[in-house]
Formats: sequence, structure tokens, C-alpha cells
Amino acid sequence: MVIGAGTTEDVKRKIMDAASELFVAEGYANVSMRKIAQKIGYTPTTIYLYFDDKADLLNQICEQTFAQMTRNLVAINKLSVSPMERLRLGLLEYIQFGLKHPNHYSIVFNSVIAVESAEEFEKSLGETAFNTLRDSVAACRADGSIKKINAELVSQTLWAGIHGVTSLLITQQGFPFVEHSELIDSVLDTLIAGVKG
Amino acid sequence: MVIGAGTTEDVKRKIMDAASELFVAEGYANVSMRKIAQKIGYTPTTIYLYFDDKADLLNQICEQTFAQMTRNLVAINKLSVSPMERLRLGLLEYIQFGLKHPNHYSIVFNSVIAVESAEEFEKSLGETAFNTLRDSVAACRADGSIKKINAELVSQTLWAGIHGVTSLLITQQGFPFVEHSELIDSVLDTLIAGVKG
DNA sequence: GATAGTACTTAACGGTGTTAAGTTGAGTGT
DNA sequence: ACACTCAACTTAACACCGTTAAGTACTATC
Repeated sequence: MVIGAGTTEDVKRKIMDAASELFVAEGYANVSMRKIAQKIGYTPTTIYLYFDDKADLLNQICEQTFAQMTRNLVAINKLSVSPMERLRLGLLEYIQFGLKHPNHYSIVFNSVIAVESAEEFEKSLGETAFNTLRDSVAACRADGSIKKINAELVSQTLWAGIHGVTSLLITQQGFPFVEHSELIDSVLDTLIAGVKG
Repeated sequence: MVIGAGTTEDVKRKIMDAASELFVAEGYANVSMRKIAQKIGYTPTTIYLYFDDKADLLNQICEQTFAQMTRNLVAINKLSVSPMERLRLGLLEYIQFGLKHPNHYSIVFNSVIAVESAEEFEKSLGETAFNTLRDSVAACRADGSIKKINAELVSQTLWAGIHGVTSLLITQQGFPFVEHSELIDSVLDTLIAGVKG
């Protein structure tokens, strides 16, 4: 095949689509390579022609999803509103995106990432999204709406806060939370009030 | 055996101790029933005489661990310091306990808890620990150091914050965090400042 | 028409959680 | 002393899992 490349990519795409669908519907642990293969009419071994292993397949699916989140966050940072409003919108988008993709979110942020592969891994996924937060905080410091000196510390504090509420709402579904939007607003209010300094 | 009852409990204890040790050392996913059994010189099937299944075994181990956390939190709430100081000490203890038992913490708070069993589950684990937070917040409201009216909302907001930093420090080990104690202090300062109202 | 290489499958290895059925041995009742 | 019961534990197996080495079939090129 000379012009090819289309076919190979098509199969890879079909695998990722099928895996993603099962993954969202049944959760990571309940999705086997055999199930994915069966869904698209292939043998399990075929998947290994396109992905190193199950973790690689899942990582590529998550990377794809989180690339979308980063695009959303970058778009928000370009809006013509005050830096502080942009910051709040970005934090809210992070939470809402996590709640809309709970399985992906849990894979990326609720499972322990081995220290060895962390440097490369973070470069592609979390780090790029986190950079939009860094930018947003820097803009708030530049216009004086945040007084604290250590912008990195502020950014990490904010991340901890929004991750906390996102993660709890995903994992502790049986807990008697107040209404979700009320809790999310409260977390954002609290973080922003606390961070202004 | 007439006075017995000791033996049965001893085996159960041995299983839990062996499982807990492996669990902490190698992580949940890498601990098999066969490994646990081998460690104490029994056959894997013996474990099923004392526990429903692997999840039940792990849950009972986590329950035991988190009972200790609750005892620590209750003790802190009895200290003769101001309600606000007690609140902060309790929040700090939660974070430090999580970081000291990262595997247990991840099982309980970083994996999705099925909605069906959540009511009973929460009664025993999270709920009792969370109640110490509710008490502490109520004391702060009573003495005027927290002005916000909705104490439940304040408690849940605080939980989201401390869970966030605990969870991130456990799972995102490759991320270039500032020094842990600095980040933890920042999260606590931010939450408390934001929550006073 | 032989050659090379791509796309995919067959068959298997070593592992997993879990269960039905069997064994062993100690305590009880007669 | 002998049969019985019952608890504690094991043997053997089932149905799955992720993964890999080897093989097949087809297609494009020389």
C-alpha cells in the first residue's frame, strides 16, 4: 500500500472508539482486551499491533480526552473578561469537565502514577492543562487582583481545591452532598477569597 | 472446642495482617489471594472462610485503619484550644494520616464506591470521620469564628479542600510540587481564610 | 511468477478470583 | 469404645484475564 496510512489509522481509531465506549459504560477494571476486540470483530492480539498494552491504550484514550479539556481552557483564557473572571471560569470548566468524564478523570487523577514514567507522562497530560492555570494566575497577579507573591504555590493550591471537589463528587457518590452546583460554587468562592491574600 | 473463639479470630487476624502488609508494600492490584495465603501458610480458599471476597477483605482492612484516624480526630476535638485551632489541627491530621497510609486512602477515597452499597458503607467509614469535622465546624460557628450560616456546606467545602491536596500528593508523585508542608499550609490557610466569611 | 511485507489469527503460557466437593481430626452422645 | 457431627482446611477445577510466539493469507512489487 503506497498512499495507505488511512487503513491503519482507521483500525486504531476503531479500537480506541470501542474501548472508550466500553470504558465509559463499564469502568476500566471491567473492560478486557477480549471484550474490546469482540466489539469490533477482531482478535484480542490485533490490539497489540496498535498499542503496547492495555495501559497504553487507556492512556492514549485519556490523552485524547484531556487534549480537549486543555483546548477548552485555552479558549477560556482568551475571553475578553477580567483575569479574575477568567480564572474562575477556568476552574469551573476543569470541575465540570471532570464530572462529564468521570472515568477518564479517575484514570488520570485518581490512580497512582508511577514515579519512573511520571516526567514524560505529566508533560503530555496534566502539565499542559496546569499551564493554563499558571497563566491565569499570573494574569491575576499582574493586574493586582491576587496579591500573594508565590504564583506557583497559589496555582497548586487552587488545583488541590478543584481536584478535591471533582474527585469527591465522582468517587463518593453515596455521600449526602448538598446540591452539586452549590458545593462547587462554595469551593470556588472559598478558594478565590482565600487566595486573594 | 468450648471456650474457643480465639482460634478463629486469630486466623482472621493473621489474614488481615498479611494482606495489609502486602497491600501497603505492593499496592492493591498486585496483591493476589494466592500471595496472601502463601504468606501465612494456608490455601487461598481458606481466606473465603473468613471473608466474602477480596473486596471484603480489603474493606475490612481499610475500616480498621480509618477507625484509627477517627480516634485521632476525636482526640484532637477534645484538646483545650480554641475551636478554630482544633479545626485546623483536625484538617491537618486528616491530610497527614492520608499521606501516611496512601494505599488505604486511595482505596477508600480514590475509587468509585458503588451507589447501592454506599449508604451502609459510608455509615462505617467516611461518615464517622466526617462527623468530627461537622462537630468542629459547629463549634467554630458557636463561638463566632466562622460566620457562614450553612455549616454543612462549610464542612463539605473543607473536606473537598483537604481531600484534594491529600489525593494529589499521593497520586501525582511525578508532578513538581512545591515542598509538601508548604503546600499543605497554603491549602489550610486558604480554606480557613475563605471559610470564615 | 517468485519475493517481501502487511494485517491478522491460532494457540498457548502463566496468572487471576472464586467455588464445589472432599478430607481430616477433634469433641460429643451413647 | 464406637459411631456421629461438625468445624477447619485442602484439592481440583472453572472461567476469566493480559500477553506473546508462531503461523497464515493476501497484496503489492520486481
